[in-house]
Amino acid sequence: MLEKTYDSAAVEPKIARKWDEADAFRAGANAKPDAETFTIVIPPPNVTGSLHMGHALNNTLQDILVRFERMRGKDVLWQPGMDHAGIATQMVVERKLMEQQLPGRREMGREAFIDKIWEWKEESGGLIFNQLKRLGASCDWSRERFTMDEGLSAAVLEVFVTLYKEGLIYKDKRLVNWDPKLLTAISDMEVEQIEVKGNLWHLRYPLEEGVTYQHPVAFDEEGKATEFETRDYLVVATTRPETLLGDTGVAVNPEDERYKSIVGKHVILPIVGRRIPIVADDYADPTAGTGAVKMTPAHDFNDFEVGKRTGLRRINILNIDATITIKDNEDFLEGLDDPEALHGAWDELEGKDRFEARKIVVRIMEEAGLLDAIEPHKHMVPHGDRGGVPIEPRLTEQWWVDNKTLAQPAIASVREGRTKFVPKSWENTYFQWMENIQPWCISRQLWWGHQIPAWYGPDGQVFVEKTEEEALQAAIQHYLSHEGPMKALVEDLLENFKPGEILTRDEDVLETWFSSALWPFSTLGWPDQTPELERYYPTNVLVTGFDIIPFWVVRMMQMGMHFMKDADGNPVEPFHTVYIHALVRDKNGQKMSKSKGNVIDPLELIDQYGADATRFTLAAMAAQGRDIKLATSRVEGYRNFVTKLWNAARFLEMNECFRVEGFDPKATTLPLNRWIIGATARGAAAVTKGIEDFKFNEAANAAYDFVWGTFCDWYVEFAKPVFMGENEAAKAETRATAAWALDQILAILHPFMPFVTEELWAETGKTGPARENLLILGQWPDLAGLEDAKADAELSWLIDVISNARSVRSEMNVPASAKLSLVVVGASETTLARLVAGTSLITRLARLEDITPQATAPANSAQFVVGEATWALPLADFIDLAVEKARLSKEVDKLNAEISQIDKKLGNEQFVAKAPEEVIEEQKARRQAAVERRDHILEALKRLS
RNA sequence: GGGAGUAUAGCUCAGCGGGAGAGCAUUCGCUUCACACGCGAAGGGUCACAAGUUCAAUCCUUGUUACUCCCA
Repeated sequence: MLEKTYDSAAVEPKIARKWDEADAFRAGANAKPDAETFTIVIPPPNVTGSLHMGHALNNTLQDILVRFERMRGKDVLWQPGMDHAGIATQMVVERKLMEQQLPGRREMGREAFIDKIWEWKEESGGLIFNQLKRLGASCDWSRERFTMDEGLSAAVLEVFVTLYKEGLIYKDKRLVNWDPKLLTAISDMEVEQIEVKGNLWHLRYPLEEGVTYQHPVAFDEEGKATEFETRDYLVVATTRPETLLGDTGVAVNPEDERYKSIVGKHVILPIVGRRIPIVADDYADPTAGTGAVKMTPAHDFNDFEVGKRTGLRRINILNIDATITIKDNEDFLEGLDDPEALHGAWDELEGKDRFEARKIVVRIMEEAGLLDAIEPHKHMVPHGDRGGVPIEPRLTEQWWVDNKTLAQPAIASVREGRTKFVPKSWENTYFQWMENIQPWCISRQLWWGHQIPAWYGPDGQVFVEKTEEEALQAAIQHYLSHEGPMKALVEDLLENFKPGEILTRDEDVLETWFSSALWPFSTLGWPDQTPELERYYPTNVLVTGFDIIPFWVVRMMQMGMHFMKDADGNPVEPFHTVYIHALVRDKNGQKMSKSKGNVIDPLELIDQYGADATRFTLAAMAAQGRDIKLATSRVEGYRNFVTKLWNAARFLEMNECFRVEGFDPKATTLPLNRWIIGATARGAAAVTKGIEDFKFNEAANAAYDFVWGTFCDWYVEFAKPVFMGENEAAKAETRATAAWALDQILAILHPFMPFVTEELWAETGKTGPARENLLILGQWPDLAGLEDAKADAELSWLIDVISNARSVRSEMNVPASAKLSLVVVGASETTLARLVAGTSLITRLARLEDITPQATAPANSAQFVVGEATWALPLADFIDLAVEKARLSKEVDKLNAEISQIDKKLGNEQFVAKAPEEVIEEQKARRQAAVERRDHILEALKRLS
């Protein structure tokens, strides 16, 4: 006997163990012979990660697809794995060392630190997998991969070396986003623009000796200058005054009348004393600030470009940690004549943090009378998304991927429909991103990650090979074949060769996304040509959030199409469908974040409501193209659904609805059973279509409506009198049908609610023929051809009569306990025939005494119309004539409104001429039905007065 | 500044060129022999605003307003 309520906390671990013991998640489990494959690679969570709502949604949707296809008999692989998460992991372990007051990473050195990270990974990494298992994710855990494991590292080496030799990876000195906290370059995508309240400081830059210009100070109504003053200085506006130290020019717009006369002249840079030119460039916006912009080409992306166009010097004035370096900075000192007078200021600034230096620069300028104005200013400041501090553009040598070249096949694939986004609107975003793609900076000044396979010779010559051995061979060959001092040096070194003497390895590692870009094929064994690679690549669908389209999706497409080729050498996409799901927000539509305190922890939901309710909620709310605003009341509602299902099964169990060997739904005879069988088929088809179309909400709602609204609310109620009756044949058929229908229900709900359905599958398996398999390895219902229109019509008539009778009772305030007689007037043969079998059901569900056909309705009756017949409830004791009249009149009004609306349409010649025939017919039919119904009610009304 | 999206019941959201829907919430009634995490019933919407296309617009087009997101 089943318990009264379902105890998810007790059942879930038990079911998880069963799946595990049956090896049910293994690739190919339940596959039919010659089955097609269905492959999904999991978006690898960070090794440092823990489950949040986004993961819960992402993995629920994948698991629904995977369980669905597994039940359909496909050869399913859901490939799990984790990402080594370079910066994040390094930060976690560094923090841990600090907490334990152990030596920092620099003290312990690279090798020891990396060992520490591996240690940490073994102990506390991958927590998220246990959490995913609690959610029910049926990944093939035996195939778990890690972006730093041996095989994936081999894939990284192969890709890096190949792309380098093809010229698609190169080293370049450019401005990069530099994180002064983490001391590494980061990619554009890791930069977050955050609005900051700052100031716009207006600074005076004196023009060099003898130079002046006329600056407008008053204007007429049309904005024309009417008065000028003679100035021997320029005013520039800046949000970062400390960068003044690295200024090498001032830019004005070539069309700007104010400054035309001084283009090509010079200013003397305050504090520094450098003579720097005034240049003309379109970048300067005459309407912004003062129209004159200070240029710091080594510390600003725009200035860098302007500087390139106008030939300005680049002077770096910041250390890697964004402290000021000028005193021993050759770059800075070059070109300065006699700076002694300024040494005081330099001493003060040297070594100061950039924000400290900002204050000092402002103070010095103010003291010198060169601070014109301070204007409060809100602006966007780029921040590193990991370190959380403002980034500094910094001129460094880094490794780059030629993204533009790799993007072309990936763009074509989407254009030509070989890769589809669902919903399609994301394709726009994709194109927008791909067509403006920038070179991708892949080197990071970190220790945790794939170290770049590049070695440098004594003269800095670079050798990129998969191993040091190969690099050394390449180096020797290179040096010995070129005459010159290097040849002698290398020959000499080779005499007493010690490793490391000729070559030194590049210290940098690759950014995390580089290895995840290879995920769809590296996890299958590439670069080895494994059977898995052959069988499961390309994958079928990628399920992910839109926020990582540029980080991950496009890069997988680029790499996949570059490295994976079919027999004819054509690129093979890593997947053909990209399903982009929503962001999970809180119930007010706010992004969940720790700082706002509005985070809903999926594990707490699972604890409180169960994994099934949590999953079902996410699926039911996953409408395409819309964010999910999650309220726990919804989860509670679906928890109730789980209980409802449980109790329906419990009811069937109590009534001995056991499965029958060889039950054939087509052979049933009772309309009740033929109807529920057809309805089950429709329900299953709707769920199937929903999942196939990635409309998870439609699938979930179809299942919910059918199970609760049809099976529980009507079928089970109809079955009760049968179970309590004397007709043994009817009882047997209904029991068998009910058991069959529950089996189908468990199957169609399984992808959404795997635990409770698996548990009920086991419980219901205790009677009747033995189950062949766990439900996870069961069969997806394919029930086409089981519908019976006659049974459907009969049952919907029954439901109609009962609903109407209930409604009238309720509206007339008839006490629930009162049992009434129902009179049917004007009943056709069909109705009378239906009543033979239906009377017991109607009386039971509408709480009636009996039903009798009569020629006329009794006086003081409440009446309703179903089909051709009028039904009357004699309510002598309860009826309030006025209330009943009002109720019927209201319905007449409604029908009249509908009729006149249709008449208006049908009276319109244009409509009759142009509308399709079936639309006109439909309107006529609707009018007919409304008129008949109205007339019946009018008659009923007449009888009342 | 550029781009995208959204606007439908109190809330959260489906839907759709031809009859306005669900869940939750609300109200009323119910110890109806699975389930109160339940059963039955009810109320509630100018489908943001304006114009256009159409025989017909909540739906298509354009504009406006508001909100959200992405990029700069």
